[in-house]
Amino acid sequence: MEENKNTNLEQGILEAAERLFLEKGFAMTSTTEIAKEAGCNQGLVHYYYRTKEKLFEEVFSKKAELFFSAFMNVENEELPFREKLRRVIEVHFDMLMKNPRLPFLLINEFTTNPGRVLSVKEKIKNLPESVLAKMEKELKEEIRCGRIREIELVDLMLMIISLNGGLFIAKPIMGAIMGMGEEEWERLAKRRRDENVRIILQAVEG
Amino acid sequence: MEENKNTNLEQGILEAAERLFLEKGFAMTSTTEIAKEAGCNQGLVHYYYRTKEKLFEEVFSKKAELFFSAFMNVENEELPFREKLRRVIEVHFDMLMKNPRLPFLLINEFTTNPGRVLSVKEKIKNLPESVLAKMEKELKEEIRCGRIREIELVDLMLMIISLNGGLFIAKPIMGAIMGMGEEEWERLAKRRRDENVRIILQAVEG
DNA sequence: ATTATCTATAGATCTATAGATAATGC
DNA sequence: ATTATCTATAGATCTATAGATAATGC
Repeated sequence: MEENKNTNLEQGILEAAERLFLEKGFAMTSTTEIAKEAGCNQGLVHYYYRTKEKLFEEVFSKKAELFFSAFMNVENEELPFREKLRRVIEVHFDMLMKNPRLPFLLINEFTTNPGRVLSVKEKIKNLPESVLAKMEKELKEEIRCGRIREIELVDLMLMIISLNGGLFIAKPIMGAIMGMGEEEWERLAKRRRDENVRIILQAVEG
Repeated sequence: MEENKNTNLEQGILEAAERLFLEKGFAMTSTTEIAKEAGCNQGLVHYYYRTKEKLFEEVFSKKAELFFSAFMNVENEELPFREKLRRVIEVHFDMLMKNPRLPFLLINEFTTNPGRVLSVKEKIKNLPESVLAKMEKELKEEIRCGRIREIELVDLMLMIISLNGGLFIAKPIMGAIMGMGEEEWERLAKRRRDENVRIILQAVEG
């Protein structure tokens, strides 16, 4: 309990920050607000994390890693290419369902402050290095054997991320413009999970 | 020249605001910055547009309309469904090529401030009302005749927007994570234009 | 003693407006 | 006279820190 109490607020601030950064992005979230959400005074936010930037980076790098985790996790499973591809899409989609604001956070911060991102790159170097290389190799092999059509890895990943991410990114837009409600969106999401798999599998076929 | 001089700064401020809002979004752009970019003092921004919000809305509603214009423009052309669909995708894509920051602006503002968006809805009501209904009717007819598979209009539009928009949205991310440069991105974009058409046409087939 | 928490505040913005001055249209 | 432009500033943040006080670990 003491140990708990010790890390209590430090952790609480981190979690409050996570919620708010995901909701509104870096620029529109103030440390005052984070403190209020965490139930402490504003000074404490800086006591534990020194600057808003440092606090943000702690949240952000975890989230960025999470976004790409689907690709890394499935890559280690032993499955035929087509099944592996299906799994990647599904795992990625399910992760987004649990973290629906994640695409927004990534887009917002990579777009408005690419500089802040450089430090994050270090933490997700696993992806670019080992995993991407392995995926590329597998993809090339499939193409060589004529089991799928000629396609670049970056094109494939972009398709997955665009189709999966688009659903979550467009949610507020569809809500505002077409007046789409939560229930209707849920039904749409349910359809899209299978459809995205289908579309991508179809798209890599000869 | 006088007339020009008259609207000169008013227009100049609007254009400066447009550039900056597209670059950094509403929250991260200050009226001081807009004034500097427009080459006048900060007071003038408020003289012409009263509040930052009003100035933003002027920019935003134009841009939101532009984003959906592809759907409206092509809808009026007389073409068989499949050709019309191809045209929509291509016209939408080409518009994004000319306005690469547009998807970011829409996402950012619809997500962080859905309230501000309500006033915009008025201005793009053309889409929801006449055009969407017409598209829906055509789509239903194609399905009824068995020329394409069963699909909802919203699914189709989401696919188009996700695939086309994703390329532009992911640009800074790919730049930061994979170190993708401008030239490489251009080549990718060239491929994606045709691929997106192909994928979507394939996806609506039986 | 050390660490956690709070209060108070300096210094940097930033938005919006008031009031002065210059330019333009009758 | 009216409209455009500038300067100056009030008032509201917001971040980061300093210094006081309370809690905890020896």
